[in-house]
Amino acid sequence: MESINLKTLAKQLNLSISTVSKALRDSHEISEATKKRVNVLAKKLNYEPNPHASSLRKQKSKTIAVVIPEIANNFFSLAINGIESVAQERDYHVLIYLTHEDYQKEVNIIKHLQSGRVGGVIMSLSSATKNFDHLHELINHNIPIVFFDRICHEIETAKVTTDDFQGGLAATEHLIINNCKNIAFASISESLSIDNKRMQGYLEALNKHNILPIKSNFIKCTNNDFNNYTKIKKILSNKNAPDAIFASVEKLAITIYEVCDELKINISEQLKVICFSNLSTAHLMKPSLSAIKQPAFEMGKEAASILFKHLDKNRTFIPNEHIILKSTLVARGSTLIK
Amino acid sequence: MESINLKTLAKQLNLSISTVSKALRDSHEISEATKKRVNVLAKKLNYEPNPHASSLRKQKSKTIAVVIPEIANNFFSLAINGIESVAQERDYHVLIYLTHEDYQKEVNIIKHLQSGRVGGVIMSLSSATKNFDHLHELINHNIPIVFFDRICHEIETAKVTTDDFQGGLAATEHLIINNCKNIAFASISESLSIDNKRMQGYLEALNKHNILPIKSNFIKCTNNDFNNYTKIKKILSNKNAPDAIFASVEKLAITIYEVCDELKINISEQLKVICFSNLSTAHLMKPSLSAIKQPAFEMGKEAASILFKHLDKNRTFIPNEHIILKSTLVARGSTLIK
DNA sequence: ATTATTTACGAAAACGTTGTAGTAATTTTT
DNA sequence: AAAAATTACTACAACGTTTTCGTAAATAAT
Repeated sequence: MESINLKTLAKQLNLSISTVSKALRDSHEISEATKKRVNVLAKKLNYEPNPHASSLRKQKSKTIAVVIPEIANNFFSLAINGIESVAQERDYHVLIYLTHEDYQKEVNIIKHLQSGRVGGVIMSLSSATKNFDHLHELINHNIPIVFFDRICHEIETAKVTTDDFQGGLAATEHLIINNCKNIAFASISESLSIDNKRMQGYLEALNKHNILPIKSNFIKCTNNDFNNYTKIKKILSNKNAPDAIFASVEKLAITIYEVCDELKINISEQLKVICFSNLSTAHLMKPSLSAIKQPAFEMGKEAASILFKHLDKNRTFIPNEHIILKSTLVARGSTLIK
Repeated sequence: MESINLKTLAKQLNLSISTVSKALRDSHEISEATKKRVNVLAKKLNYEPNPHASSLRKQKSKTIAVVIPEIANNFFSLAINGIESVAQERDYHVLIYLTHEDYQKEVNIIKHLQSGRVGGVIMSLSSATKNFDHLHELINHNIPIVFFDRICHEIETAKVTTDDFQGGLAATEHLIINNCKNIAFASISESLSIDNKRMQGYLEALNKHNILPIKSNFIKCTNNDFNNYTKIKKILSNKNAPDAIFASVEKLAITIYEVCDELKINISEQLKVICFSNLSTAHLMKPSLSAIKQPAFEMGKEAASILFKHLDKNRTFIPNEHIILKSTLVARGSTLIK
């Protein structure tokens, strides 16, 4: 009921509060004998230091914020898994904030974090974010940000991504090699780093194989599933519909599958599909989905490790650094001719 | 850089710290004129109150912990989505902790939370948890817990689940109606509330249709995917293999699909499969997966709403209450005869 | 005109921790 | 044997809020 704190311990041990505090923190000022006494009682009474008092006094907290667009998404939940795994190991705590791809929500969340609630932030940009003032301001408040996947080039800090250009290139070349002549590229935003890099890879592949990019083959989707569905349906109903789509993100591939279901389009025979994805059921789909698989868990781990390393050393500024992890192309039924 | 606090505001306005504090909290003790002055400056300087100081002084924080077994799981990530949505609305903050189905990790996490870091906890039990002392102790520290899905009957508080018994009954009856004679039940634990309830539904369905349960039809899986795979493979290789499996959780269904892939077992013709699942690709699988779909997002929302309601009113004890939401059976290819 | 009440503010004490500065007692150095 | 250094502790001030208690001045009631 009544929480037990340093005062309680001190009273029971006939010691001062400072002595108890120092004993618990294994200070050299305290004799081994008293340290033992203190630790024994602390364990016995299940003492847990008050994190608010500690954070207030030390002006920093062992807590970070993870700010991401959504969580019901295999990539992001795996990344959180990675972040949490190193947080648990290092005794850090993880706050989750979702922007739902909404710029204003992202701004509000970041603004709140100026309060000093967290020591640092790991984030992936919302697809709607084009202005980065809120992020600069946060950094001016000495709260470092590490980006992963959807990064912000404009801000000097650490960034963790996969080789998106290479992935886009590989995916597109894979389609070309499998005889596709009219390959479309579907993206969810025009500003996101991942969309741009993957598109550059797509363009490079076309260029390498002397294929001229066609304007109508850039399928500009948004965050609205329904609109994406109708847009894709319209495109696939067309007489000169593409014979392959390289989708920048998983959800678009799912929509494509759904459209093909409705239009009775045979994926792989009439239309090949590949996308960046971490779907755990990609190999069980009909047809199994070819994908560029990102090391999402490792990306989270890496981003968290970098952040914690700096926080532990009280380094509030993180110099530019770009960690690029490898993603792997897994060719499956959706891009192969039977 | 230098964070702005009440003292800064007070100095610039020639007011006392208390006055500024009260003005910001819209106290009746302060004149409208000064309130306006204070608020204008606060907004201008982007003042964000220090949450640690506030939490320390008020002895409570607008933060909750979500303790779940894993996050790379559609059900749990949807539930978090629901929790976060009402947290954002109510200005609460959400800490995430993963137990990875490990009892000791769960104990450690809960023990830490006695520190008062959070005002309350929303949780789903680890499959390895059979002793609840740590939970009782947390509640003795006046930190309320609301359970969802994998609940603890032994503790008096609010619990949010779906109608697991009904779901198990419906799933099993669905298989019986589709001509299955030898239905197995696959679970991941022997202690989890969900496994028990769903099994009771399974048994009730068998009983209702005068089918005697067979011991070999209880497939007791664990958290180890590889072991589950070999166990299921062995069972399905048997001469009197079941003609249907009702899996308690999604991951088991995926393993079943994989085994059938290897053994060239035609799902739906030779073996019907149904499970509790929130897979977003269930309808795109081969064959499409019949599932009991839980309202995961709503469950999260409901659990969070109950907790926040009590926290807002400083009610640290939550009386027994069992909210049961409806899940829906979606019949698809894996249980239908072509 | 005196007393009572209200209005609008300020002083100061918490909340539980950490860290600096101080101090007796003991030990080491000269 | 005196001076210096070390050991093992304690007192106390901070961190930024919130809140209780005062208190002058203005207003209202007698």
